Amino acid sequence: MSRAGRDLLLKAARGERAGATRKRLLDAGLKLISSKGYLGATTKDIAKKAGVAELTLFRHFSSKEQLFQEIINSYTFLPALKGLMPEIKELDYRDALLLIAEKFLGRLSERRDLIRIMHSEMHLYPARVKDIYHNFVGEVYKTLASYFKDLQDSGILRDFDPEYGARAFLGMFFSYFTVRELVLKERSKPSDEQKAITEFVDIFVKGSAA
Amino acid sequence: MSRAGRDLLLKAARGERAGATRKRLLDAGLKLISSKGYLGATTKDIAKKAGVAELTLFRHFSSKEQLFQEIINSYTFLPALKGLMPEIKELDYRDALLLIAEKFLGRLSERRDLIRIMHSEMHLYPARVKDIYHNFVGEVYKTLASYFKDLQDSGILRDFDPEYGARAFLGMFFSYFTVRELVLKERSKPSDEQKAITEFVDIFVKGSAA
DNA sequence: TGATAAAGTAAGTAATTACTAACATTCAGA
DNA sequence: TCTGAATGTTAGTAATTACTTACTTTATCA
Repeated sequence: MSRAGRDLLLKAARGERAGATRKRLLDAGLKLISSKGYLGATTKDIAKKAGVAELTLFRHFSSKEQLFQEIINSYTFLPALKGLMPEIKELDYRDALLLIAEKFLGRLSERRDLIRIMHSEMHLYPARVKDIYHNFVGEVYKTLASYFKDLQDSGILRDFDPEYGARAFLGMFFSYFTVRELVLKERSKPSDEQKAITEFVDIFVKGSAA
Repeated sequence: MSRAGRDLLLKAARGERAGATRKRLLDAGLKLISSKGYLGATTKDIAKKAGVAELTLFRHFSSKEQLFQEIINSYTFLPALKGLMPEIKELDYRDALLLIAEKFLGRLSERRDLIRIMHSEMHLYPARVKDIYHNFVGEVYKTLASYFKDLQDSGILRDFDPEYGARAFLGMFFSYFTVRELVLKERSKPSDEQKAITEFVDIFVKGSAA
């Protein structure tokens, strides 16, 4: 093993503690900002929740705002619907939409903290809010519109604007999630969510079929 | 004119200036809290925007929180969809839904500040957020579900859960409004909104008809 | 003009917050 | 054990915020 190689390994080992601390700060920041808002979540509380001294927070991030930016950067990316398309194309139309709805709601749930931040911080950080939105919904929406277009080209769906159709479809579930999860804060039973999925999908399927 | 009568008139005249000041404070509070959030909107800024001294704000409201509560109380109530039902019942199903969608989006627009507050303050004031939601959407949702039930009973609509149907329908437009207006902050052209209305309504009509 | 309600100016209080400085301690690896 | 990175404790700074006090001015009406 070369000397340069050993130095690299040494650095990596030394950096692990700092990396774990940084991760804890990002997690704690996400949780508290999502539950109290950016202004309501103090650096003192975030540090406490992360189990570190407040000064350590400022050793890792030059400011509260930079912590916030890193939180958004770290948690926004999500696996793409695109990767699911091969599987979806094997299903009949109704089953495909059931799967898409289920996956979409699942993704929203996984990232409920970020969705909450998206809603609460639109006045303070409009640009970041747009980023969150586009990272989440923008790609799904485009992929879905493209899927509708394909099905229209093969005569399975009637003629409607695929982009507006995608917007309507995702909007039903996005609204369902937002109202249930963020506004009313009711953890719905799986059976309620399942019913919403089938009812909404059935309306959409019948409304879009050729 | 009796002495008691004259005293009442005198009081009314004297109170008019205070009433106007109070109204200006409520208006300014609504605007600033909706654009900066509750914590981000300072009493100093609100008073300034209302054109009064900060002390005057505290003469009218015992605290910032009480001002906020009065803002919610003052602006939440809206004319009911119920009052439109006679007119809606005279229309055929598609036209009725077009009208409902249009009115619903119009109402959301009229109260965009309050909807924005509903989204941004859910962590600080969950109970008030629920109030806003129920005052806005709750009544519309119930009236619409009832309308669907009636149409099912007379065989015009197929068998689906009317409450979930109402949720899906309103959800499409609620989501459309939220994303356009609050997240992306794009003032859409009337033609874009009109297209969304017709596309969404058509999907729903075809998906719910018998 | 006098009386009173409503509002203004100026100054201040107490608490909080993001952030910093100085010194000390802990942890990990050789 | 030594070294250096990472972190902790203590204390503090400067600014901000909701709210208050004291005195003054303005507006309205009879």
